[in-house]
This record gives sequence, structure tokens and C-alpha cells, in this order.
Amino acid sequence: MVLQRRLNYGFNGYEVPAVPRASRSPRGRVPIRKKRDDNRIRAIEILACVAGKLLQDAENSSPDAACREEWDNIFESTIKCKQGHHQRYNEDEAKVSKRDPCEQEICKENFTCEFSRVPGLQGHRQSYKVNEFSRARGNFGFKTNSTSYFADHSRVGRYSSNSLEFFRGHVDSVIETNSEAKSSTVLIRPSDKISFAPQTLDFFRGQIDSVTERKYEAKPSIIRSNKSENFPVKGSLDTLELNLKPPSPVRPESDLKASLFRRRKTCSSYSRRCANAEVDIRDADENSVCCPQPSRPTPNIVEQSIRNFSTSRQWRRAPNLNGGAFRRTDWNRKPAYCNGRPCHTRQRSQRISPYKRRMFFDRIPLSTLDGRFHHKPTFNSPYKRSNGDNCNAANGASSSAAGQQALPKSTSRDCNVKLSIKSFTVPELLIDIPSTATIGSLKRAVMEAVTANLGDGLHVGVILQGKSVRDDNKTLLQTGIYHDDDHRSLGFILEPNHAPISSHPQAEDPHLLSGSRPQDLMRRTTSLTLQPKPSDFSSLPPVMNLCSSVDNNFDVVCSLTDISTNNAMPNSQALFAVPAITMEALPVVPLQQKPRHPEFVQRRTRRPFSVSEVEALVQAVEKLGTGRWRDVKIRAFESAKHRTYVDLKDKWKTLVHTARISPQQRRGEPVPQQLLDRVLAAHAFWSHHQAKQQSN
DNA sequence: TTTAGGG
DNA sequence: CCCTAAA
Repeated sequence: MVLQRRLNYGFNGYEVPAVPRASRSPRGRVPIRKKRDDNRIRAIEILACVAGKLLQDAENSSPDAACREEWDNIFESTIKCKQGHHQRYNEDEAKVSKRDPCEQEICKENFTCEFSRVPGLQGHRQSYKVNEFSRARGNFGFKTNSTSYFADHSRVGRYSSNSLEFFRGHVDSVIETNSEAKSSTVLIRPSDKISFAPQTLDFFRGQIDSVTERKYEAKPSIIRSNKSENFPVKGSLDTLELNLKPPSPVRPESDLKASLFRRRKTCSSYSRRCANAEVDIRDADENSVCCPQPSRPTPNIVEQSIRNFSTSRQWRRAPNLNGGAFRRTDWNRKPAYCNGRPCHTRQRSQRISPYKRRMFFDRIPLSTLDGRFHHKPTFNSPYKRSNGDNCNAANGASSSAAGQQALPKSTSRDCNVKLSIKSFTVPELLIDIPSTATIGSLKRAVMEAVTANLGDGLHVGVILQGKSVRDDNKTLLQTGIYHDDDHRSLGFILEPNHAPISSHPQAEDPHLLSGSRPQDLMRRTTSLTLQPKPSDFSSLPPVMNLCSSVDNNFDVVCSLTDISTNNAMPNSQALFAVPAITMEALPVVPLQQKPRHPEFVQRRTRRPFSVSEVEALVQAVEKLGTGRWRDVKIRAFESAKHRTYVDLKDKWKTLVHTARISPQQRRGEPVPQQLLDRVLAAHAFWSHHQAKQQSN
């Protein structure tokens, strides 16, 4: 039949290559669908595994029944999902759905999570959509969209995110979202990936399997508030907290809470916005004195630091007149609150972390840790003094340095600086592990990844007043950090060592050296946040995302995105410290994974094939066969620069399709039936030929 | 890079 | 025409 047609139309010149091309065939991705399904199944299994582990940990290590019940509630609520819920998308998301084939599958798996038993979340309902996410090579997992509603149907948040990470974050967000959040809407533009609040990552480090660090290029998110007028524009945490009514009965610790927030007040909203480490500015006598404490951690200190680092808990340095051992202070006395009820993060960390923390720092060489911190002023360095003499020495040193700055008045008492780094944002960790892997191997893999991650040349950067302090040789005094100064804007940043140290003095402050990035980032953050302009998405490089639906109407957190796009953003790989309180609501943060927003991707102009082009294509394929598109291109479209071999392949595909459908169904410029018959003939011939090659 | 295939 | 897995 086919041959007959071939003969009918006069072509009999099929040219089978002398060297069979069977070795190159089959090519391409044959079982895509299957692969995706496998991935989905695998991811779900991992999620189940994680959830199970969480439950297990909660059951096994809960110190008291109340805590355990709380955990059970949370996890149960997290896991109990009802399928079939449908979710509407806003216009933006719908557009993306049209553009993104993967997004089109977003409705494939829907979940509704009910939080009826979670304290503070009664009546809360959250729906998720999970779809696979396979746009990017090596990208594993899903994408979810979720919208949260409270009992009164007020919207809490909308996320578009990579679902695996989403679920990670979800655990935290469930724990830490509080009912006050319903007064604000967090709108995150559709994007491909999310990152997590530090505690989320910390939490999952010990929970999950193999992790692969991804580097990111940050993209902005927009945060809006439905009722932002309820809150000061400045979004001061203190104000916000005080404005909010605790949903639960007042607890005895409420006075502590108040003092805690009062204390927080001394940290500027600026530094919080910029998502740098929060500095605990308490003095030994609880006066609000804020001085950075230069210190070189001793091994046990390192250990402790790492513990705290790994659990996103704050550590503090005791007044170090006795040599400056770190000590943890009043964690138990100072409850972290989420709108009147205790945050569970700490409980969780305590319960789950001992083992994990052990694993964590056991596997990190101390030398690495040393290295990571060595950019901070050290105990033995001239930067740090523990008594008045040393202070004077520091004075003298600073007075001999160029660009020094006048010493603040009182130096005798508070030369030591006490600060605590409450949290860090670390690069996203991606899971990629077979579902058959054991928890143990999973943990090992996580540890390895974390170790590799943290050991990979990170160092601590210092941010002062929004500027990165690059000169490691300057003293604190020269830099402008004194004990009784206003240290609202002091922050820290973890950054890779290979980040360019493009430092240049700031005109307005000669004592501050600055890499260009962090403050740029922050400025963008600020302006972006205050004046969201979706159209700026393509042009705004890096940035930040929200961590809270409660208090951060204008609070954003710098986050990290994929640097694999080669949009150089070296410092965007940095680990930004995040104010603890901003993490307390919605740790799920979307990140732009694609280089550009889909709607800004320029599509090639459509250039329909002319009949003569089709003729040339058919002729070439008749001669060379299907599957040699490069040769076809060279042979017949060498000079047609706008026709790639992929185009030719696509055109052939559509030609075959066109030839098979009835003429009434065809669109566009009509292709002569004769040509279409040749297409069918050649296609049949070469298909048959290929099949024969396969079987041999 | 090229091919195959889903979209 | 886009996207991307797989080779």
C-alpha cells in the first residue's frame, strides 16, 4: 500500500545509510510519561516517609503528653489530606498555566488539609495542588499551589511552589501560622520553586534523605496585605505583636513576651527587612546594649554554635569577663511566641534534634567550622578585647588606622559585644533518593549534603546599616560597631568564599566597606516591597521573599535562586540570616527557578513553512530518513538560518499528522496532496526501516 | 549537541 | 514552536 503510493508518486530513491544508525536509536525520551509518574510516586513516597518519620519522632521523643498530643495534632493535620479539592487560580497563575506545560498538570493531585486539631488553627483549611515539576533538568519533585482559608474564609496565602519543598515548609507553616494571619494576604507570584525558612531547613536536615544543594538566583516576590492599614507601614514586629490579640488565654509568660518584643524593638526594621541576622542586644544586666562580640569559637563552642545554627536557635554569648564561654541563656525562660501561643519550633527541635544535631556536627570537621567563622573577629585578634586595657589597645590600633572613626565615649565597661545569631537562611536542599532507601541512608545522605554544603567555603559576612563590611582588617570600632551604639542595622550574612569581594568605600560612610550586592539587594527589597510592580519581574534580579503572613506586609527575606542560569549573582548564593520572628508564619517561600518569568520569555516569531520548503524537507527526508535531522538541515536548509533541525523535525511531525487527517481538518497554507503522500510514504518507509534496525 | 517526543 | 530527557 505504502509502496504503491511511493511508486505512484515517482519516488524510489530511499537511501539507506550503509552504516546502520541503530546505535543511535532509540534516542530521546521514550517513557516520559512513565518517568514522570515514577517521579510522582517516588516523591509521594518520600513525603510519606517524611511524615512518618515526623510522627515517629514525635511519638518517641515527646517529653510530655501535652507536647506529644500537640505534635500528633499537627502531623495528623498535615498528613490528613483529602483529595479532590479544586482550587481556583488568579489570572497570573492561569496565564502561567497556559504557558507552562507542567503547570497545566497542576490540578492532577489536589489535597485539602484540615487543621481542626491544630491549636490556633481550628477551622483552618488549606488546599494544595501537587503537580510534577520537570521543566528543569535535574529538578525533582512537584509544584504546588495552595491557598489557605480560615474558618471565616478569609484568605491567608497563596503559594506557587515546588511541592516537595512546600511540604517541608508546610510542616513549619502549620505549626507557626497563627490565626491572626488571616488579616493579611500574602500573594506570591507564580514561580517555580520555593525556599524555606531556616528552621524548616534545619528541621528537615535531620529528617530527610539525600540532599543536593542548589544554587539560586533570586527573584522577587510581591507581598500584599489585605488590611495593611491595620498595621504600621513600618511593620515593626513589636508594634505588630502588640497590636495583635493573643488568640489563646493570656499565659503567665505574657510579661516575658512583652519584654521580649520590647527588646526586639531595638533592632531596626531595616535590618529585619533585609533579612540579616538579628542581633540580640541584651546586656548582662539586661540593659539594652548592643555590641557585636568578636569571638573565635573554641571547639566546644563551635559545637554549640553549630547546634544552634543547625536548629535555628539563638545562641548568645555570656558576658565574657571570665574568658567568654558561650552559654545558652534563658531559652526556657523566654518562650517564643506566636501570637500568644508558644511556638513549637523549639519543642520540635529539642525533641528531634539531639540525634540529628549530633550527626550534624559530628560530621562537620571542626576545621571547616573554624574556617567558616574565621572572618569574624576572633578572641585572639586585636579586634576583640575582654578588658579595659584591651579596649584601649583596640583604641590605639584604631587610631593608627586610616579612616578610623572617633571612639564612642564609654569604653571601659562594655567592650565586649554580645550578639546572637538567631537564624540563617541556607540554600535549598533537594531530595533525590529512591523510595526504597532506608531512613538511615537517607540521613546519611542528608548529612553528607549538609556537610558538603556548609563546608563549602562559606564565611560570615557582616552587614552594617545595610552595607556589607568587607574589610576584615578593620576593628569594630573603626567599622562603627561599639557597645553602646545603635546596632539596629548590624547583621550577618553567610556567603560563599568565592564570592567576589568587590569592595569599595561608601561615600557616606568611609568606615564601611561594601560589596555591592547586599545593599543593592536590600534596596531593591525595600522598593519592591513598597511598590510592587509585576512588570519589574524580569528586570529585578535577586531577591527576597516573605516569611510571614502576619507581620511582614513589608517584611521580606532575601532568598536564593538558581544560579545555574548563569545570571551571575554570586552573593545571592549567600546565606542570609533571617530575623527569627519573620519565620514564624509562612516559611514557604517561592523562588523563581526559570531565568525569566514565563510571560517575559520571547517566543520566536512564527514562520510557517512554505510549500517549497515542505518540498525540500520531504525530499531530504526521503533521501536521508527520519532521525537525521541535522543532516536534513545541512542538506536542505543550510542557508535557512531560522530553521533549526528541531524545527525541521517538528515540521515533519506536523506534516505526517497533516497527511493523516482529512483535508477539511487541515489549516494554514494547503500542502499539495502529492507532497503529503510522499510524506506518508517516506514516513512509513523509514519507520519500517527503523523498526527493522531495532530488531536486528 | 542531537534526537525524540510531549506539549 | 517550546521544552527537555536522554543519548
